[in-house]
Amino acid sequence: MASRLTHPVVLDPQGGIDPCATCEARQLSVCNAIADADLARLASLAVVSEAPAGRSFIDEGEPADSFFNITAGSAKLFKLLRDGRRQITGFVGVGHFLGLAVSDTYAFSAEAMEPVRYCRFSRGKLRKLLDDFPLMEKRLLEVAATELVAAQEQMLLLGRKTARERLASFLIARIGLGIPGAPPCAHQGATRVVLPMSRSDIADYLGLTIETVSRTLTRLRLDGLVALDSPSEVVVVDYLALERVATGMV
Amino acid sequence: MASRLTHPVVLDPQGGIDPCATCEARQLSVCNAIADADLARLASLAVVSEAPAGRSFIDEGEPADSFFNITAGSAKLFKLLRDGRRQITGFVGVGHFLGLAVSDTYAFSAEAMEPVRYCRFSRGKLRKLLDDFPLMEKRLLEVAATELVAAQEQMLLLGRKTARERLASFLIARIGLGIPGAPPCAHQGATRVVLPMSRSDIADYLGLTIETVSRTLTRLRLDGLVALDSPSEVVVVDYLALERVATGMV
DNA sequence: CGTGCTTTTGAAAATCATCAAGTATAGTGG
DNA sequence: CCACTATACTTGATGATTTTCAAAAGCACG
Repeated sequence: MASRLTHPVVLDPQGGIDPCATCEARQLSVCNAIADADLARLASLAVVSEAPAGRSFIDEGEPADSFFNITAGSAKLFKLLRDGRRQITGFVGVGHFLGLAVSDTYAFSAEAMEPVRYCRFSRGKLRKLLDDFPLMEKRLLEVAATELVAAQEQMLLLGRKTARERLASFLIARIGLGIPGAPPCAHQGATRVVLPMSRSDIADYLGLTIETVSRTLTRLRLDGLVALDSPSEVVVVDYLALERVATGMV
Repeated sequence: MASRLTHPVVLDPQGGIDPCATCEARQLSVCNAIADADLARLASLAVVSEAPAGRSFIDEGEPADSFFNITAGSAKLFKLLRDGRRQITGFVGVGHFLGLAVSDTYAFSAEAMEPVRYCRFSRGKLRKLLDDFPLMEKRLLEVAATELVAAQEQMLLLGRKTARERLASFLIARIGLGIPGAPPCAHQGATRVVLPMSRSDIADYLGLTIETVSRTLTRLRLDGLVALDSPSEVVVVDYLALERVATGMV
């Protein structure tokens, strides 16, 4: 459930002249479409805020007046039904851009998993910025297109895969984004996958219950496909077999 | 299953000087971002083709060298698992833009439901066009953002809703896009919903089986929420009750 | 008026959810 | 440092929704 504590803290603009120039998230985000010379203008639009773990900083249904760009930490995105059923639509990290929608209310909620820092842009101002920097708009389109593909893949998972296949797909995907830039084929040996989210989060992401997630992981372990060092550390023992399960080739 | 007949027929460029100027789909598509004066250039890039009902004109996994814009008819988009399980990710009609993805292969297949006519743009050429017409890029971003929101809604449906709730949501959504522009609140009386797709398509869209779709529609009928004139014509009798079911407020 | 298809309906089976209890783990305070 | 508590995770038994298997009913078409 979304926690409704106080509002996130707005940080003082960093003392430095141009925070965007030194932003570690820049190379991972759409902000890398802005040339160095223009970073000051970008920085002037951004309001840096942060939210502690467990705090929600976007609430589904609220007026959507801002875009967000995550510069530190990670968060989960989700939608709720009235009786509390939750569907997590994604886990996002540094560089992720949020709030891309035409609607005047947010279509999802976002809650920090670890402490999150983010830049907040007012919709109107960012729109004007995009008019001047078509390269950034191009990057946003790329990002949106990539997410659309991921969303379709998740629909296939939620609509047609078994619990076992969902867990296998989830673990494979986690390997894929382990170290961005690392070759996704270097899995001859055992690969360690860290799961920073709870079983409850995994369940709500995969459309299952926590019990089914737990049982299914146990079965994957008994079948020799993975090993469980701790609840949050899975070692993929047989990558190819796991991949076969994930794609329904069992 | 995807039908693999011969290739779609490429039509002769229409005799008229500027087919885009007279295109009925223009106002419904991203092409309305191009000014009249520039339509000739747009038209020079488009290759008009068509596919008869049942023919697939995009195949998941094939090299993605083109974008598509549907100018007549309708199609279903889907992804397949190796054993034939299918997830339909959307039904698309006139004005819909397809192929927005960074990947070098298509992430989904598209199959005509009724005879489809579409404009095909080579990726490279359209990319150059977008450089010159940022307004069109803006429209594409809007479209992508809107689809992303719809995809998240569908994830909620597939991951967390019951069969009854899925059917109710589906019917409500169908009303919403009945006549684009019509007020979505004018449902005091009974509203007729036409389902141009088969039970099998509905099932694969909602992550169910055809039997469950059929049974669930029957139950909605017995409960007085809808009436079934024919398999493809549903009359929504109690819109508010159906909406309550759709949002999990049973 | 068959023939082939889609849809509906029925009975049995299976997967996954729910309910319930037990085990591990981390954090807290004595 | 050790118990104690709270929380998360795992495991077990039962149950419900949905799937699967099967057959009948409805429709279009030749």
